[in-house]
Amino acid sequence: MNNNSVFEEKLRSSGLRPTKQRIQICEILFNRNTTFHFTIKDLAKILRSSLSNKVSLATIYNTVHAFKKKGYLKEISINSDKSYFDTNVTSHHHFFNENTNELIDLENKDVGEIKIKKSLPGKKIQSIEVLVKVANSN
Amino acid sequence: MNNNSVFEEKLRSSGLRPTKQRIQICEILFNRNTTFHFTIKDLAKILRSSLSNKVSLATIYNTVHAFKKKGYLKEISINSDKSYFDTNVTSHHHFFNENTNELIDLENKDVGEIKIKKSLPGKKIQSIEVLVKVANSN
DNA sequence: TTACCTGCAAAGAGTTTGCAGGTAG
DNA sequence: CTACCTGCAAACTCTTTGCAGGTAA
Repeated sequence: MNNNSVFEEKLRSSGLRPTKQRIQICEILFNRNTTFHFTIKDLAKILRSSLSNKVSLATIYNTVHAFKKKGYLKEISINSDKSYFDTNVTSHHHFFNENTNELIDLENKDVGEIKIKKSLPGKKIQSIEVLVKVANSN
Repeated sequence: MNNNSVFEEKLRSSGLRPTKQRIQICEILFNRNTTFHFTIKDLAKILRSSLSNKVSLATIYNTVHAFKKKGYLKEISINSDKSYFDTNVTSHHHFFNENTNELIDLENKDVGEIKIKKSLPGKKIQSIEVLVKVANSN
């Protein structure tokens, strides 16, 4: 099966032209089995080290933001110094490894039900996300 | 009671010289009853609008980082485009108002016990924090 | 052909750093 | 006097923007 045509279709169906830069980025982000957490810098590095033509930073930013807008990526706030993106766009929880700065998804079944016993008048809860910071135990 | 001498003592006891800039910043941050959430920019604005001498940006950064290092402030990650700081340094939960970008503390009693049913080998949990995003319900 | 996309460079925003002069102890 | 602190400006990093040339449909 040709993944490129899958990505082409995906792009086309959301009104984005399937250019070779975007397909190349799709391959990196979505051609994998597990969730991928990355910064723009990470993605740029991978693109730079690939054999094909280089993609400019501006295009990487454009594409990542376009994908976020279309709901293909989610932005997460862990470190305030950089934007992290996540290919898992569902509302979910994370482990954050303080030793390696690595982010690991927690499945919803791994976290017990969370009761919020306070509400704000006129406000509705949009999402509840838990961040569990871990570090080496020794 | 003179707060300045309290702050002087606080600074002195943690090895920081009680300069007038630091005391001025202490007054803004700690001379209040409720938790204060702020960015460097917010703090700079308040300092700029005060009647006393101006404090340079570099000193604000220095001081905030010194206070964070000493455990008087906590850095929180909500927006990745700016650093937010919190005068509540305990591990606690937040509401985030998506309409106003405002952050509101949740007391620990307002959140039911959180069960993490998965563990990472060799890792110990350092903290568990919940972020509840809310928006206008109408 | 037309609208959209890319890539470069410049500009912006937030933050950090080097260093000369100033201040606390 | 000495070590530490402040303030300025320059530098740095991440991100956005303007625009000319290129490409998809």
